[in-house]
Amino acid sequence: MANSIKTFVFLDLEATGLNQDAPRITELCLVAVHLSSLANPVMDDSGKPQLPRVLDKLCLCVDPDKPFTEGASKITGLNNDNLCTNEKTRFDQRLIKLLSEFLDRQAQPVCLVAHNGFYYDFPLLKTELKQQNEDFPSSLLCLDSLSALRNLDKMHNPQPNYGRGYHTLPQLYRRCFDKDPVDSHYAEGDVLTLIMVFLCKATELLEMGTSIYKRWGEIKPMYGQGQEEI
DNA sequence: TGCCAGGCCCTCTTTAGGGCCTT
Repeated sequence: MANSIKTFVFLDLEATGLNQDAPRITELCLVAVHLSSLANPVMDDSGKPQLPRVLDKLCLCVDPDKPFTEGASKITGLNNDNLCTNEKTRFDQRLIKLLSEFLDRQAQPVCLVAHNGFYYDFPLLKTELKQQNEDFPSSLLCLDSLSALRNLDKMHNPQPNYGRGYHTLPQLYRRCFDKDPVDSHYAEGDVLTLIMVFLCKATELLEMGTSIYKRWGEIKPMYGQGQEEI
């Protein structure tokens, strides 16, 4: 399936909380990279892949219309006050049109990529779309880099002994590049970190079988009507 | 009222339980 994908759109969401908080999106960033840039990355002097020069980027802050959890506000630096002061608008039809047109203008077919995407980013994004009575095409491909990289590690080491945080995005980046990622918990920062980790493992990731992909139609909303917190 | 995900993986397992990972 990866051979037929033309564009990988790396995605990260910041939100008011985690799954159990019935969160709302507060920031989102999508960065589209063509397959050719992932399959043939430019290397620096130390032999490490460089961020592709040709990419499309869409980063937006969103008024969540819901209070942040203390933890979410602390780690993202976003809160109801600074989003309101900066007059950010809600996740609405105009935002969905922006997202759809961003995806449509990429070489098709497109695959969304997010870290823990199957259980956080994709379900939350689907919830926001459904709340506006919208959705992406069910044929849109999705890839969870956490799941794929865990599978990759398991192939290399069938008897792993991973400590806490072994597959977090910052730890993956540190093992690839021997330095800390920048701008963690900024949506754009985390997306660029994810792209670099993906580039580090691109050859193997692109050769993995079709089982690591899902269709957007298989993604279930994180929560739905009647399930929001009261 | 209080709590709330979830598929996968590991181990002090398999008649089960808990951590991971995302904000």
